[in-house]
Amino acid sequence: MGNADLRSLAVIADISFDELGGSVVAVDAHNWLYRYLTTTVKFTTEHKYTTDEGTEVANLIGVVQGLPKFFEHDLTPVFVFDGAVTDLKDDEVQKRREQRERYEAKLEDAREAGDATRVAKLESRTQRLTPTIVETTRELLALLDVPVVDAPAEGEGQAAYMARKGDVDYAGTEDYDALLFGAPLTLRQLTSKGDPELMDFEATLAKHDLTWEQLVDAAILMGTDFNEGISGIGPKTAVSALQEYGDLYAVLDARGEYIDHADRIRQLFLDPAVSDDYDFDTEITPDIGAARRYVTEEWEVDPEEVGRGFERIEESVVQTGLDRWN
DNA sequence: GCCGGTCT
DNA sequence: AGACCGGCA
Repeated sequence: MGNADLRSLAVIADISFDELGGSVVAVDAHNWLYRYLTTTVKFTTEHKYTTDEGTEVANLIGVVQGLPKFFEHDLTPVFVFDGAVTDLKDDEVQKRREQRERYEAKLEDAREAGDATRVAKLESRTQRLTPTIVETTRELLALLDVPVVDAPAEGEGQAAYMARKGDVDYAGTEDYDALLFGAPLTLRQLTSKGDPELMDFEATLAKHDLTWEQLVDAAILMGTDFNEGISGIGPKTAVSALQEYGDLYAVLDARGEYIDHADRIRQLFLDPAVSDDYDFDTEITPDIGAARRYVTEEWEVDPEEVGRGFERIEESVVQTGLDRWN
């Protein structure tokens, strides 16, 4: 891991939502959903998002509460869902699973001790994007007429590709990997309070006098989701090494180091599996009645939890519709 | 991912 | 100064 190292290399500026009106953003669905899922679980009583059969669909509350943020700023999201997971990620997936299992054990203890605050906190850390969560999210997005794209592999790679082609204006994710996939402009903090930040790919390369390939090589030296990285190499050392030696292999040679599958990791970022088989309409006409029934009746979510969210969606989408006729 | 403390 | 690490989301 250690992706946050990329932040110190990235050129990031504040941008206001006002400047984004009318644009389209390819959102990393996994990343976005996970954020709303964990905060919903943390702040909402379990029974409000659990069916009689015991299925938890906190995602439905999260999605309804998260979408208005886009519509109220006249920003159209296109949700990009992950496809196949590469075996290169096995180690990372394993680490995350072990971490989750540790939290699950602590959660048991907290439950027995009757510590409600700690239970809520740990519950939010043990969430996973289960098949049910992904499927019900997709169904809800369909009812709300929000565009969805299926990536053949990494969603980030697909989002970056769409942005490079100019089919969308921005990629949207918290993940700095977007830079490695060559997303020209990435919006971060779309899920937080306040204005987002804008990460600029070309400006990042220019700032460090690196090519795209060299930036990817620097990241591989520091460590990515797909490899450990070389101990002792952080952002500064990685960049100066690339400038001195030119590419990853020359750097590794010079230091007497070796990285497994370096060539595959490079390709994964520079030439990811992507699809041209997508088509979306940015004019959104949600069926709010059907969406509300889906959430509150079919999945038995407490109507109180989604009432305001649906209202906000209704108001902001109607508003946008009116704007078009002006 | 973010932050703050600590090691080299 | 730069990298690392552990706690908390």
